[in-house]
Amino acid sequence: MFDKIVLGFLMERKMTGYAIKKTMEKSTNFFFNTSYGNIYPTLKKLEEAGHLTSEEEIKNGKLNKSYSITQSGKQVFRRWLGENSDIAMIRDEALCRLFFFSHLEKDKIIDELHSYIGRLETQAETMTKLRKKFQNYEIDSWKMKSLDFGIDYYTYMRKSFQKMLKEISE
Amino acid sequence: MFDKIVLGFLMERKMTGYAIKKTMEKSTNFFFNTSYGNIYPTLKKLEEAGHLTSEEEIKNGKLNKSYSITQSGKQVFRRWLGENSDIAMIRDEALCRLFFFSHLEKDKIIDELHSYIGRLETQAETMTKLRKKFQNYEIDSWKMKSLDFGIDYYTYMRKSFQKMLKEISE
DNA sequence: TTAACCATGTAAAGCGTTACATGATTTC
DNA sequence: GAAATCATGTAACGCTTTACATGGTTAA
Repeated sequence: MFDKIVLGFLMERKMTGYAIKKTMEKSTNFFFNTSYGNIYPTLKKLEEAGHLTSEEEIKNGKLNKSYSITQSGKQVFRRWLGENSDIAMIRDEALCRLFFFSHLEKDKIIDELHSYIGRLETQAETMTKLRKKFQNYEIDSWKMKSLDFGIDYYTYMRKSFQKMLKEISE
Repeated sequence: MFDKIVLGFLMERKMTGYAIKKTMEKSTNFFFNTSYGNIYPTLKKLEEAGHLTSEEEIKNGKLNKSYSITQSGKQVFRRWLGENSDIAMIRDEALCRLFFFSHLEKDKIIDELHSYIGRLETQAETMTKLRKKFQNYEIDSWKMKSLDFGIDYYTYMRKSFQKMLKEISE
């Protein structure tokens, strides 16, 4: 799936591997992110498959290798975009722990729920700030909807865990 | 993390690899599941590390290899249980697609949202049925809470996507 | 009798992260 | 002059799935 996301970013403009990584950190980080050790080999493979072309340029004394998407790349991306998505497993470590909380002392459960709620709050706040920044740029409505989804999602998660904390504190 | 979940199941009673897999399918499937190709080697490693002991028995002509958790295994599990959980990335394929929906035709977007909403509904229904079954057994309250969390989660997701569908249909 | 289920395991392959390696420029 | 950032890449490792391999029992 990661290769499709790379293609997705390149649908808009040509980019370097570094730029893709940095853009991800500032936009898809809450639902998707990856390492350089994944990005560069993926770009190489996509180029070998004919879905990308690259051009090298020296900018400020540094090598800049920009990738552009080809017609076949666009086709592959659009086909993927129209496919049905599988229901995702939640795969949340906090939820895994929760399942086994009968083996943990009550005060430790309360501590853990507290700190997790705090981090969920921070996450929603960080994303709200990001949203404000994005409003100044012309950002497409689906990207904005994704971000809003993320903010609502973490807010919902926070409320769910707060409800549980309240239940057991009583 | 998977090894901790195996230990978690064995905290309650001794089990075979097969039983762990089947129990997962019926309880943690919505947030965690795995393959036999992961379970059996994990059990082997945990035994080698001294966190489990095994006993073999022939039952109905079939080999049954049951694993029991040791004191060191319990210690490892409890330490993990008390650790802080990282905020999970959403990593939902549907959300990844949504982010790039500006590249998809409106009617195809509507189709995809429709089918995804349907599958989210089915998921919540399946889990609600599971919950009813569980009520007949003495299931501990945290396992029940996890299941309830899952039902609410998929209901929330369905509503979020329905809201989006409504917004663009107008 | 045959399909489904019980039951255990290995090997190969895929996917992704972390660590390593390098070196220039820019900012403090 | 040091630290941060820009920029590209490889190699080793780890985790997990899929496919393969085997063989008994139970229910339709």
